[in-house]
Amino acid sequence: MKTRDHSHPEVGTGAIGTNVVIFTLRDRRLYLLLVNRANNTVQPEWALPGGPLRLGEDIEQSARQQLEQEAGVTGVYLEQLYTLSGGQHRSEQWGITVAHYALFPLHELGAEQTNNGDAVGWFQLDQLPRLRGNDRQIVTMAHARLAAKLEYSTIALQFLPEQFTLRELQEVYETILDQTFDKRNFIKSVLANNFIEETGEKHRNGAHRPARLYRMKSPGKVEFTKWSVTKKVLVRRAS
Amino acid sequence: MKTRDHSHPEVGTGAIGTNVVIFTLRDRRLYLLLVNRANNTVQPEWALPGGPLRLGEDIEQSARQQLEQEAGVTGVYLEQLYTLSGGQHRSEQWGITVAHYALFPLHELGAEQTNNGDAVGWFQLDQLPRLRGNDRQIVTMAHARLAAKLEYSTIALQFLPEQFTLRELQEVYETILDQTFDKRNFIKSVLANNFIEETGEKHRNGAHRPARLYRMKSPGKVEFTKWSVTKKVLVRRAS
DNA sequence: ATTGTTCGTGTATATTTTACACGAACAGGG
DNA sequence: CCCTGTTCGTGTAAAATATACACGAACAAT
Repeated sequence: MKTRDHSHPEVGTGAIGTNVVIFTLRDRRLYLLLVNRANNTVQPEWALPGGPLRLGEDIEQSARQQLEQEAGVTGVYLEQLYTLSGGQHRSEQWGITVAHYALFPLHELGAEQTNNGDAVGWFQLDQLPRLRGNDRQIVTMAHARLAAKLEYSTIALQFLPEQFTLRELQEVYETILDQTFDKRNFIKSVLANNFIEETGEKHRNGAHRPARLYRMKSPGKVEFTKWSVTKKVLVRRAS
Repeated sequence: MKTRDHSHPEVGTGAIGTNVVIFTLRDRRLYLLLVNRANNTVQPEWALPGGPLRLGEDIEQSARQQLEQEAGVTGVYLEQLYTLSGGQHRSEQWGITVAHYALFPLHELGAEQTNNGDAVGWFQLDQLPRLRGNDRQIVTMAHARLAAKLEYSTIALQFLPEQFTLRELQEVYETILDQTFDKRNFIKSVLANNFIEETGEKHRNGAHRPARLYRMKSPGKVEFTKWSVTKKVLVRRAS
């Protein structure tokens, strides 16, 4: 075990790739994007969008490139999740994958095909097909991280357009956490954190009272909240 | 940009290494281990312990190996932190580093020399020398993560021996968060979370009343707490 | 027995969280 | 224009949690 190379003390050689769990929200359901990797086989093989990290390339850049190539999205929230090593797949060589997750705003439509011809599809989180390698594990981590961040950050707003109603915001929380909240308490909690404000406009929707529209005070930024928006969940998670 | 390799869709080729921020606590100060990488130079060059990830090797295994080689520690708490890419150093080639942090219990003594002859030393967190590459950034992340985890997990116990006093536990919190707490409230908070219990034994220390000894109910495990041990900090962090 | 030190404890107040129901505003249809 | 169906918007009281705060108890040394 004395084979360490001191001229380049921190580096070995191997195969590196990046991965992204792209979440979106539609009809009170959490969806994510999968790519069919089985090129010409009958049996589809679904996997997370991802690709190799080229020499000299920045990790986040690489992940963003895949976001654009496979889902046609740019400028969305992206966060590194975890790095896994191992045989990615039965027939594949060993390598490591830097997993990410991204939030795709629900108001933008998703492409059904990648830029390079792979078949892609949006799958409901709780109805995923069999995934390749440890992609399933990555999805679970991504969901857990996202759910945790709802508690103490403004990340939920990344799913919403510039103007949104409080109900829409509440639905983001309820969908991701798979839980319902009391409307009055939810609003109180959100407003207490003081990161959104009324726009003055209203949102007409149907044969009922229109909802007020709100906007983020610091658009684009994801900040920490002073108080947990969903304290109940914090406790439950720990039990 | 259509050069993606579909036979190995997730992997590129590059240089991979792992890194560990090894924390320990002594005299109410947070220390971490650094290695002098300047082999024969006059000018020391301090860096985090780390090394290459060999082909086929598991990431965590690699980090644990460095823990053992450079600090002689085994079986401690280790957690992956973040993966960074870029030129590790001026003269070095591009590569990626999977950064970790580890907690070294204060009661075990630290070696002053690695197994392979590098000079090593424990440095106080707030008195670090200039570090190589982005190691400084990694240290900052590690400290932030550790501090955050004190709030909602039992990670602090990883610094303590099997039996410990409540004051010792409180000092762990105070040192890492750089803050003091009211003794009575701290104890209430810790006991409410219900993850430690009295051993019945006492700890004689000097010419004063001896302190009761406690132990973890689930030794070795790091669990989520029901309530924040230090709620005040949660709020402050967000402001 | 006195001194110096750390240990161990309780209560009152403030803050935060939770539970809970009904009138208001609109569109559509008769 | 009135009625109906629907979602919007709001307040208060009780429970849980967090905070502030001080003094006698237990020991070792002298």
